[in-house]
Amino acid sequence: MSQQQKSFERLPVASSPEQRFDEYLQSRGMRNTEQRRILLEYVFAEHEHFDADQLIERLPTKGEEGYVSRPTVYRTLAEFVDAGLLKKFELDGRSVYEHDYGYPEHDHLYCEQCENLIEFRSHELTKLLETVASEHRFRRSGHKLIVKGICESCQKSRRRTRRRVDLI
Amino acid sequence: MSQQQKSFERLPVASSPEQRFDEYLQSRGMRNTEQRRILLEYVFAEHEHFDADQLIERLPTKGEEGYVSRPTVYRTLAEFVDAGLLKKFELDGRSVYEHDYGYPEHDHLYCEQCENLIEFRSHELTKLLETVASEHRFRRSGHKLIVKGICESCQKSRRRTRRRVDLI
DNA sequence: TTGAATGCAAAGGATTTGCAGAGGC
DNA sequence: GCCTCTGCAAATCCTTTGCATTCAA
Repeated sequence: MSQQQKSFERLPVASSPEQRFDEYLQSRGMRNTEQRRILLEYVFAEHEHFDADQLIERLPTKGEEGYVSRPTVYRTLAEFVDAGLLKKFELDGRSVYEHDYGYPEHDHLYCEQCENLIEFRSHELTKLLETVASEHRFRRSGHKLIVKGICESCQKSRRRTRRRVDLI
Repeated sequence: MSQQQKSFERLPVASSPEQRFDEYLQSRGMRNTEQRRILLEYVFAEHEHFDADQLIERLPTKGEEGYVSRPTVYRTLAEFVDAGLLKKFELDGRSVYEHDYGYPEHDHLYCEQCENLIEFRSHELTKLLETVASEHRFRRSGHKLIVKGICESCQKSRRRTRRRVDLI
């Protein structure tokens, strides 16, 4: 599943994901295990959105060198989120992860045809949400926004079997 | 679970949810069953966000007059969404429903402490998303936005057991 | 009458958990 | 050596499905 997305510049960050995760582990008395190192490597090998299954597909299978069990994958992804390395959101009922550490804030366009996520950034959106929150005396900690529709290339390509689309 | 939300005026609509659903059923050769009538009544009895379980809790239980089975509840909620009566979105991995027909478009603030949803409307947001979409030549069909944080009343009340909160 | 809808039971998919053994520190 | 972490298996949660029966039109 290829990703159609702009390449974003990295933010200047003090340290690598590895370093940051080490600090996280240290500060909590957690251990730097083989499995955590493997997962960190695979997760940061490419800048893509992925779910647990997609990650597991890329990992060595049982019996091979570097195998990590499914429960450990789930547990470790949660740790990465907790450590601020990954961001997690829901899409069609499953959990999707993306890089957080070192990448600027952004939101997504989601093509309901090809199911690709397209990143975009909008400073105006941030300002707008700040305004809305303050009007409600709401202390904002973050947001999740997905704009659904059909991407440019799917509009161009011939309309295939029309998929049933949510009425919104 | 009480809802803290502004009362929104209803949009001027041509017909009641019942009438609209009848038309929907007619147009598809579907039948107006006892169960569908019961569910429509319960769903539109109050303007609240709810999930399948919360709805089922309010319904008569097995053996009582007016009981509707769980599979039928799920099937019928999907029909309501399809008919444009309800809108569906995901929150913490489960499906949440809210009135759509007769209510203006809006988005939500979600309090991570009391777990209430607070509605807000922003025309500027709509305009902004139109702009973003057109910049990407994206044909927008809708969006899902949830702003997370702490609501006014939870900020005032004494901080209880600090819940673990997503880093965003 | 006749096909659509219901309820039951059971399956499904994603994610989580209890626990005994393995392994960082 | 202690205590965390892992893998296994099984459980959990939410939702969907197959099928025989019921029922609206």
